[in-house]
Amino acid sequence: MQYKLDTDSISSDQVSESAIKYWTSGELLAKAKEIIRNLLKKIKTDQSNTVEKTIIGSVTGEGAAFLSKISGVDITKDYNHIIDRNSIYHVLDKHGDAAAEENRGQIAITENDFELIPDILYAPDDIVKGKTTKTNLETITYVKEMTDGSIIYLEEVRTGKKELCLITMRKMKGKTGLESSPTSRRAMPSAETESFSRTSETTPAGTKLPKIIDFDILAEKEAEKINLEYITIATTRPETILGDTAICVNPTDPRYQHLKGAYAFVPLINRRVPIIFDEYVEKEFGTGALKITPAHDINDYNIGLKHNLEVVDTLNEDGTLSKAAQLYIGEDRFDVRKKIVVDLEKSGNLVKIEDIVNKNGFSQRSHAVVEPRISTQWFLKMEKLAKPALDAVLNGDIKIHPGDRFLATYRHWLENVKDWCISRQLWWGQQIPAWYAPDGNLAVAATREEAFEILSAKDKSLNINQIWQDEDVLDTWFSSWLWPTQVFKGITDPGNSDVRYYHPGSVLVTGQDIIFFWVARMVMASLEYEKEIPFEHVYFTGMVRDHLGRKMSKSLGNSPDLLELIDNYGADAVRFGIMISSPAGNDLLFDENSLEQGRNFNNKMWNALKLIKMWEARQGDDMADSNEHFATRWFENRLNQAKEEVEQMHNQFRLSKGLKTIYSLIWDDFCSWYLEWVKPGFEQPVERSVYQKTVFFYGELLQLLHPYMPFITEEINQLLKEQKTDLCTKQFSNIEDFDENILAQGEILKQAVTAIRDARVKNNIKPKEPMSLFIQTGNEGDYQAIISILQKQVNIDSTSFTQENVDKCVSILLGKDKLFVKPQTELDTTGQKEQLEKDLKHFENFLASVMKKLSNEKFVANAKPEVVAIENKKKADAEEKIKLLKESLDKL
RNA sequence: AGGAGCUUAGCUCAGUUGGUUUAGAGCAUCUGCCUUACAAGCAGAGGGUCACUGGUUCGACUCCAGUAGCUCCCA
Repeated sequence: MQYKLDTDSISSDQVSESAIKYWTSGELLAKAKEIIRNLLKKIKTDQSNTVEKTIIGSVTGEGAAFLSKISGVDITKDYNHIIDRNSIYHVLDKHGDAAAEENRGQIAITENDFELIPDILYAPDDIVKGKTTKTNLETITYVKEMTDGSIIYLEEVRTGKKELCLITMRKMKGKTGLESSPTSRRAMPSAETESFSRTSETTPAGTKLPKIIDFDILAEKEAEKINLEYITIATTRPETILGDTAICVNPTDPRYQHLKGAYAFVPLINRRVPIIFDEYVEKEFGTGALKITPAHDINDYNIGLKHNLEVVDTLNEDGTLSKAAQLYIGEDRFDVRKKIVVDLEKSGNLVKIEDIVNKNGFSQRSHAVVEPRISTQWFLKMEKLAKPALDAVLNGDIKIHPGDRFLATYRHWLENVKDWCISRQLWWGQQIPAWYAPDGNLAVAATREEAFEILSAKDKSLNINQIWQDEDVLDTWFSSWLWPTQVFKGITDPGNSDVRYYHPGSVLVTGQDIIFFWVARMVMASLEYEKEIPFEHVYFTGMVRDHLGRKMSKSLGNSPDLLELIDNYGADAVRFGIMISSPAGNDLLFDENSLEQGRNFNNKMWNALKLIKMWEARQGDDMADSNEHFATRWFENRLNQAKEEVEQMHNQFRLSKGLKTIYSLIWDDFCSWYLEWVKPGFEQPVERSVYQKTVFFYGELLQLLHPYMPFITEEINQLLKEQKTDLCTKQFSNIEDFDENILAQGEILKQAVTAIRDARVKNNIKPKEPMSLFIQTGNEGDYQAIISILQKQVNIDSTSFTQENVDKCVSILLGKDKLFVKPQTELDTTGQKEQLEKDLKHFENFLASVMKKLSNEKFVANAKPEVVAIENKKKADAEEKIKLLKESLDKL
């Protein structure tokens, strides 16, 4: 630590106001800022990630947010090289693979760098939650004991927005404690624990390599009290031997067969403990012998129950050793961990020390190491509840989307369901309605009075003031699972009209991360209390992550500000951006590019409206057989086709695909093609029927899009023409059949337009220069239908059909048809030749691949006849095209 | 330790029973256009041995197994 502390103010063990010195904007803060800025600068510029630069610590999410705040640089956003726990974990594992680091945009930080970051940010020893004040600020105090014995306090004030800001840094001397250990591993909400590889020595950062300590235990055979033996076990937490009540070996392990019925003495305290045999122990792992500490490991606890072992709790809640430990009473667990090694060596029980890496649970908030302790918790038996909930999904009553993707997860969890621990050691929430009497009796009841009634029946002398309620609160999910039912009072007022009307619902939309916590349990609750499923479909949305793939989190500060995004892009564009890039169930890496796409789409739709409104006052009489009639017929069919596609996608809950289809329908088919086809010439009138159909089409498109982009569609729909209903209440119209023939003609038209435009570009023919068109085809009818639109679109002044090849033309291959376009000016053939040769090459390669298949006798013999027919058709088509291309080349 | 999933163009992702005119879109890049709704646009172009290895098959991006990397869940 670099901070020099004012030792004068360190006076007594008592925390007193006078001992507090405020550093609001003093040297300490200035120094910290400087250090952090230098570090960030170094991280940003340093490109050399070498093996020597090994990580030794981490910055927490809160620390990162703090660093951002204090340095004025958003390190979670502006830096490619992020210091976060993942990168450190990665480096620890990979031991500094420079290339891999570079790929991931991460960088290793040296030990020296890390010492510069205030320790308090890294691992406070204690965390004290302060009061909530009038202004609704929650104060959290971090405590860190420095090497010189002084203590640093860091106060964090969280506003309603959970914004982190530093108001004071002050130091004082006083009583400090470790993170109070959770009373049981099971009781610790897993969401608040994080575990990651770190050294087995769980002392704070800066210590050296981990150790594994083996020691001997004196063994004594009950039968023959003569032979003295030792049994060796390995442990990473040697101080817990004081709580050992057995040694366990595998019953089939030949090494220990002779120890049946034997006892051993725990070193230092000489507690006599049995040697038990249980298959839980893996023979291959360690020495094959395992010390059993029921009070401090849930697995050991279960073995203890099985073998009737004593439970010796050697830890106090503050992490110091209790009287039951017999030795080192009142000393800190980490200090004892070191001391006991020395003492074991002195007593001759230490065999060797090895380095290993193991995993520890860490409290998310304080980063103190979680020490498992055994305590009483409330559990809900799940077995009977799980079966119906599993069946409901397996037999299809409840359908999970997307597909079977999460079905496997759901199934696996329910098939291996464990009893639900509903106790939480938190200071908020609904207190567990269980009451205890001094004699150990217990009652579950709604109120103290009811509980007293039950308890006093057993003990007449009991006074109501003598009973107390369980201090723990219920898991928050314990109320959530009742949601589908109890939100309509289905449990407290069974069968009431609301619950009968609203239960079951149709679709649950939620995230896949709470598939067990909530979804499965809601199914259980509804089946239990309502005897029916709570909903028919479950749709899992993707999880929004940042551009580095990290979860959005308040503490990391990587969540985008939605209101700001809406200001910048518009609400519909934000909706569009999220939905277009979130295929069902897949994670979505948030990227503002997709919002931009949404904004552009909005703009496109406004412009389409502008164009149509320009026509409103320019309507003219219908002409007998104008080209526009093909356009309206075509779009009507295309619209029905697309509506059908969209409906299918919605039925399958493929929302992003549905949106993509509509997007392309509006932008490409409607704006790029249809509107261009019906667009009248400069200052020309538009036919009345065409105008009306166009307005109708646009209205239909807006309605299709409305669920995705509700605001702009409603707005444009109202501006388009006077409406009797709003889109949000309007029912979708029926989907009509569509004519494949007209759609196919539309495709020919699109392709012809594209090909002729392309020919102009490739041959340097100006768009304004009119050309003549000659068509060589077996289907003149298809072209008759589209010819006038085609002429207008690509500036053709005359069209004729021909059987021959035409000279001085650009020839275009369109399917099996051939188009010849003739410019007025002399044609430069070099570009055309290049293109033809390229095409020829392509088709020759294609033909070769087809021939390879067809010349394979096994293919012809085994493949389905229709598949062979397709290949034959491909062959014929390719040969035809090659022939035509060669002809064209010869002409040049 | 176990479970689930992912890996396709520079980026984000489509690709529905194995054969669909030798893999598609948006963004980004490059080229040409201020063409009378739209430069937040229009017309084009380049870019992929579908993570790797093996297997099944006449045929694999697609099915199976293994490997590697990544992610999540539960310990």
